[in-house]
Amino acid sequence: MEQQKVTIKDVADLAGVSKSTVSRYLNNGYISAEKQAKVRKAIEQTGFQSNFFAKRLKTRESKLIGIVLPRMDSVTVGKLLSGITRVLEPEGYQSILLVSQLSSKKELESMQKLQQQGVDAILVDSVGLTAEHVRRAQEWGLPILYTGQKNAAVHCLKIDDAAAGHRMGAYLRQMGHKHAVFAGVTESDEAVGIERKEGFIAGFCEGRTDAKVDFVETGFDFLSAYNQAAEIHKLGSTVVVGATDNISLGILRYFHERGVRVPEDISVVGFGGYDVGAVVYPALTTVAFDYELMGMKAASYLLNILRGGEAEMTNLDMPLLFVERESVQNLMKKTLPINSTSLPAMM
Amino acid sequence: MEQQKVTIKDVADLAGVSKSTVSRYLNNGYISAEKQAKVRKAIEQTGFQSNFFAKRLKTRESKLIGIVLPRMDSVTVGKLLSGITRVLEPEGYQSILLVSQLSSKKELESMQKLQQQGVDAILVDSVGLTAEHVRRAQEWGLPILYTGQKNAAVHCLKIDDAAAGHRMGAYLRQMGHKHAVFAGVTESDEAVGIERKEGFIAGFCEGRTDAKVDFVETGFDFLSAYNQAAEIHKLGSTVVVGATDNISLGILRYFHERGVRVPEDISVVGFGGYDVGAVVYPALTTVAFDYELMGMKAASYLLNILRGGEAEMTNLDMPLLFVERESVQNLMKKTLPINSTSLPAMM
DNA sequence: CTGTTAGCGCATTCAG
DNA sequence: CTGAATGCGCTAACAG
Repeated sequence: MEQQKVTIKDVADLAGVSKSTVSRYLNNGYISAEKQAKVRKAIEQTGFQSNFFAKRLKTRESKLIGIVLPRMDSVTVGKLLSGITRVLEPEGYQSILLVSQLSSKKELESMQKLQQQGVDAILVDSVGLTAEHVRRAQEWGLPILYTGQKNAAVHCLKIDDAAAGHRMGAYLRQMGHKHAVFAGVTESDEAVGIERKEGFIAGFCEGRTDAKVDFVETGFDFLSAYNQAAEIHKLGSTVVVGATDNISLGILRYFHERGVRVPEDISVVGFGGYDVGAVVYPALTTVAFDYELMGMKAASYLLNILRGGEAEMTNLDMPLLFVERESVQNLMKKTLPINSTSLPAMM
Repeated sequence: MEQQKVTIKDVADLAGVSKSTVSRYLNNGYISAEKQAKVRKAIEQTGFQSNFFAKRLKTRESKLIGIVLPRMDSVTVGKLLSGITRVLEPEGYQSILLVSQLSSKKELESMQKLQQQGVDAILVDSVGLTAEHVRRAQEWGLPILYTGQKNAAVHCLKIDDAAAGHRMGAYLRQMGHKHAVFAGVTESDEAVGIERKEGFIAGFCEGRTDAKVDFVETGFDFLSAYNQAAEIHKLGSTVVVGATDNISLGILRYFHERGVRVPEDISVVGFGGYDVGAVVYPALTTVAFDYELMGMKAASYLLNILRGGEAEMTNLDMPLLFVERESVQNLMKKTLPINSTSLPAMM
């Protein structure tokens, strides 16, 4: 139980120099080659490790980035974290994680804790930006970046849900579909619940009046989607659009059980580009988001400010990737030439 | 940019008391109701927040738990973290995360960083326990718990892979299968690559000599499993056992493409109990592990030691849950009465 | 109950 | 280049 016994003073004594000299050695200060060797040796012998807290108390830098996540056990969050870590780690920064449990209130509380804790910056994968979120971004003296939701008053990094929805809508329109059911989540999630849906409707109906989109609300998980599937099916559309791939997967399962063939009898599409979408049958046509890239961009942004750079986001548009697979039937007489498998979407 | 300007002294001055009184107020020390009110007011007015580092420098406690994970973007890791957070958070502890990228060496490096950083305890979801891991657990003055792998010399928390394998083997034996292909991962992963497989073979062959198990190596992902599927199929077994559900999913996809019916033509099972296993068709029969529970247990263990409790693990056996779904055919003449859907496995 | 007095371990002036 | 001195902000004896 002898954790942090040896201090900079012990090293100094052993090396026969002053504490300041050791400190200089540690921080690239000027020091003669001779003493340098002595100090190095003393450090090795004692196994000295500088005290993190004492150091931070002086330097006012923690090398810690606070991250607030809505939940831990989700594929998207995992990818996001993966991206963040990838750029933060090489720079000597570490992340400290807090979970908001999809609550905007807990989100704020977590930010408070992190700030008090002295993190150098905060990244929040938000479920809803309030006035308080904005206030903090402005008043607190540290860089804050929000992802997942958008608000003009603060710095955000977000998938362009409207564009994603629009793209999918346009695709289905080109495939000759006229009646879709959008299986989506609550509108309290502005990004997924509203933007994505509205975008879809716009893209789907664009330039015609004979298109129709019905809406059925589900949760984010397989099961709640599965449970709504009967109602969705009753609507008699030619395609059902899951607001997330998980929703689509639940619906696919239902159709399978009922002997409804996809895409022969009905088409199904999703959003997200989860890996599993490729192994189910039929493989799911979807708009894929690169959450890992998003994590990397977010971390880079923060790092840039921390280095004294300006807070401007040069390119915070997240690219979309349309992934055409097997779950959509082409209703047009003559098959349109569609660029196959996956085409980068520039919006 | 006025982050941490107000100190305990400012509060003291404003309230007309001494710094110690304020400190006592903050730490549940005795203080008169009168001054208590004054201090509270002063704190509100100034918006005082105690300096994390100064506090920790004194108390020698960080309230930080270091966590080393093999990767971030995996379902199991997500669940694990979810469980850890659930018990740590209410106790005022926070987690700081490092990623080992499946490298035992990086694992050690990460532990080093965390220790130097002054975390109160370390949790490592290890990919392989070396002598150095053992040494640290003994010599470092802080609680260390390893999960994912086992070593008698240190405290570990692990799924009983041998038991899980055995259980699956026994089940398939009872279902009348005599020839299985085990699609597994490299043996460098002792837990999954060896224990799980050996356990399966033992359970499958138990009490008979006409059973046969072939082995084909794959990676952990859908694709590598999918790529090995042809070879696996050629072996002509009645059942293929994926070392993880992901592997099984990749194989299921291959069979679907080839028109091989599951379970009519061949049975497929997995390990893990991932949610998606329930929505694919046929739904995958599997042995489920409760990683979230594992995370909770791990955190509780650490917390217990931190509170001065002894380092004994009262119950660190992780329960197994056998999930019988649709992907296995019963080859016996008369259908055996099997306790349906899912039965808790006491091993 | 409360104020005074000491440091925690380190980085950083400031004189040498 | 180097050592002595100072204090970061806070808690913990210590005497009132």
